[in-house]
Amino acid sequence: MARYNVKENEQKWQAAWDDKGCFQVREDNDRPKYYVLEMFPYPSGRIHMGHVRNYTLGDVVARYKKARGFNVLHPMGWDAFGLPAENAAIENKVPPAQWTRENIATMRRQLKTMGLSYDWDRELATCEPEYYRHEQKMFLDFLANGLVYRKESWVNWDPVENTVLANEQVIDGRGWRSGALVEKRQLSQWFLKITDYAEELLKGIETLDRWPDRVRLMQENWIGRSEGAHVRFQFDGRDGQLDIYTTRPDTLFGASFCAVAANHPLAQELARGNPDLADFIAECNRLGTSEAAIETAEKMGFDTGVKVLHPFIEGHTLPVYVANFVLMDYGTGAIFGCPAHDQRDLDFARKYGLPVLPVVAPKGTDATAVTVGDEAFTDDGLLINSDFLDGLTVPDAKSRVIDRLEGMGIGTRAVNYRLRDWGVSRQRYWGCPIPIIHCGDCGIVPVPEADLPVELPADVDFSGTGNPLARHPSWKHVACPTCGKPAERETDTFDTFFESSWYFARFCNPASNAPLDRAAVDYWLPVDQYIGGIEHAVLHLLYSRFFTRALKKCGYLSVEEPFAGLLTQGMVCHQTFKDAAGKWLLPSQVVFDGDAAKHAETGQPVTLGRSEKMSKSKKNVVDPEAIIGAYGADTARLFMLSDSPPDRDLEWTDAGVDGAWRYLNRLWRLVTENPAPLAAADAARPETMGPAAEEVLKATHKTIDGVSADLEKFHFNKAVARIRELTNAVEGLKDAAPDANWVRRFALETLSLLIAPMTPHLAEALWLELGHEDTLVADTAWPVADPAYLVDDLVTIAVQVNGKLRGTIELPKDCAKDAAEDAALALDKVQSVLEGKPPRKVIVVPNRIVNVVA
RNA sequence: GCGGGCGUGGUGAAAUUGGUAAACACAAGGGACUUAAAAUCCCUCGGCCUUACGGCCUUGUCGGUUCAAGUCCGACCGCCCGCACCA
Repeated sequence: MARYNVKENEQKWQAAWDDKGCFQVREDNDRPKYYVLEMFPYPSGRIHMGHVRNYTLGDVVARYKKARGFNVLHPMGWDAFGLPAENAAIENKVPPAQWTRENIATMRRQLKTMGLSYDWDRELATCEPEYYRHEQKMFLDFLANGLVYRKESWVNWDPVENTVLANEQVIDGRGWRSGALVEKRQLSQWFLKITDYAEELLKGIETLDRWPDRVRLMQENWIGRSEGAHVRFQFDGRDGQLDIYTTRPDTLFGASFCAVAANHPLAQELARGNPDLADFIAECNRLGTSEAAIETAEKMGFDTGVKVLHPFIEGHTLPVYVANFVLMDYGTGAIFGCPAHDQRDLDFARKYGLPVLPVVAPKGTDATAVTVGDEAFTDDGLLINSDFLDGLTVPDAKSRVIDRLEGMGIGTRAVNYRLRDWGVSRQRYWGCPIPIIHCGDCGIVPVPEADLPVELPADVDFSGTGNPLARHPSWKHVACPTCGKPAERETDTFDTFFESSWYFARFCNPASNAPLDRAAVDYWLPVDQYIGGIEHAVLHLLYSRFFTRALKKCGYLSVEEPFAGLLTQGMVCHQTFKDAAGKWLLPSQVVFDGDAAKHAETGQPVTLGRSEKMSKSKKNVVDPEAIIGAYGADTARLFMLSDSPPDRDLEWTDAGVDGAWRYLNRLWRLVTENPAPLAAADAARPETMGPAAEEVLKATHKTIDGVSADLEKFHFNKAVARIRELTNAVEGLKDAAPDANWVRRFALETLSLLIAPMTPHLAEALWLELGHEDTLVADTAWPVADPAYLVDDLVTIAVQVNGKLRGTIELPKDCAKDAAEDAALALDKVQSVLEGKPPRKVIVVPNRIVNVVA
């Protein structure tokens, strides 16, 4: 008997789905809609295993929901703008557009071999003017609706390349290509007012009940709502005040210094007359713009000599420092430090010899005995050393002190958010041009709608330094739309998060002339299930949530939340290998000889490293195309689903792939060369059923029920395990009697349908072998379990003595507690452990356990 | 540094959410079939003790709550992800 011919079958069934247009959809009000979306890929060159995992997960959901009768929208496209295309242009002299389009062609071809149920008619690429012209329009609408403004902000500047660097291009404070020390520079840039929606975005999280808790928590923390106060400290010996934000106004009596960010106006001003301070600020600015770099740097400060007056303590002054851990973007860029009750302040105070006065004592401790060691006390307690606040709890003291500050006119209650406005300007070529013209007379002028899209020029030169778009000889020169005088285009482009913040809405009708087809988005949105990597837990998802609200404000759509359900998948990992010289090796370059590994060609010994996320830099990658070529898409898909739950990391192993491959062949043989016969396709169910057949029949219904529940909850690995269990059960049913023959056919047909979302090609092949010549599994409804077969008459109950298992008893389901207790106590084992003494207590959990307490 | 997560046999994992730890697989070992190999099929498979019956131990570490803890609470250790210009 022929083995299952993977290549032939996969091509055949892909063509069959294509011919019948199985996955092309349109709005249909007679069926419930279901929009499943996987995060679209950046076209980096070739698909990697992370894509295979992501798109397999989405496809299982899409095919399952389709079988359940939903009208399923399942589209795919390309997140096509981004830095790698520019790097390729610099390194390989390929124009970004060409590089990107070639990559898309390759990756589309690769994706198509996976047998994914996409409606390819809806494919889009964000780098096409056909796409980005709409986002230029949206930006102008945001501008008109007060959601856009311009402000100065800091960037990483490479003085050799004359270019702005992304954080990932800054390595140890130097430019990745030039090696030059990176500087911070201020540029005037466009911002979207995401902070206007801080409260709404925070509240909205509560409605996202089908998002993972951890992602909701991360978003909540990212928005970072805090309640506190603005306090104005009067300068001592100079005019003006220092405005600070604090969440701990209750600790004001313990204040021992104030600190401002290096780029705070006060610091800038003082630095003009103080070269040492200017040096210190320059030093701070070398840290780069990333928060991680700033926060992990050693805490340092510079005493400016300026002092402020304590608001409550007559004649008491506090020194003002410039400190590298104060962030200009948070609050007012200035703080007061209370070392006893904030760890960073304490470290700072110890370093610079500042006083440390405890003002909160843990409840129940003697106020006079409180001392501060190396650890700041940050819990609730009672106020001490604090005049009119003494004896109050922390929350009461906060309230009281703010009342007092407000009464004195030097402070206000304030809610602050950690969330900052979204800077969308990028000094790059390969992005969507920002549709703005700068006119010497008229200032900032939006590009008139009739002139959209502002298209990127194709003839750009990447050989020089700086932004190629800005250097282009003619592109930026235009007449001002208002006055007609010579003016210049904005040469910045949008952050690529801009494109990915609305693509899900465009998929509803990607051919629409309008940015969004209102009827289509009203029908399809929100996305019912979004699937992608956890690395997008905050930024992409938060920007999309904001963008959706902004689009609503501008009248484009009616939903607020774009993604009703979210599934975040783990990474695909693989063992790492290094050769004798310490260079990384591809898994395909390594052969195993027992436990020892050696180089496939040179025979040199290979060092085995631990398993890590597949990455090009460590070469621990397996090419999906090679796997699909050798084993087929179904094997790769099944392996992706089998052993690990989707949100956990997945370890790619050859052995695991073999296992999936062997299972598919086993199932194929079970249908095509089972020595026991099958009933005819139209045979009626036999009246009487023997116990063996009955058993498998029950198992089949239980499997339908279990797999359905697992798929609903995305427990794909458990669904696979259940399917394998049923396969084992069918294999064990070897009689050639009418009842067994009938059950065998029923079980095999059920298996074909249940496995179809995971291995769709094999499922079609099995279905055909089982005699269904006129129907496709892709168009067949999901099987329904008969509830009559789901319950067992007998249950096995564990019997414990003092929590230790001593035996089991079989009892009728839902039997009386007394009966269970009696049966448990009747066990010899229980009696021998009890040694004839009566039990002190017996706990009976119906249908589950009896615990005898001796 | 801050925020989030994860940790169960040799390996990936399961455990109806507080109720029989290790389902389903992978690897390994043994056997059958075969001239041989591959493929396939069968058996064993957490640890220690025991000829056996069986007993004791076991979910990163330590402690706690409970009749009962992988699951809840506290402390600690290790690893991973994000930190606003990678996508």
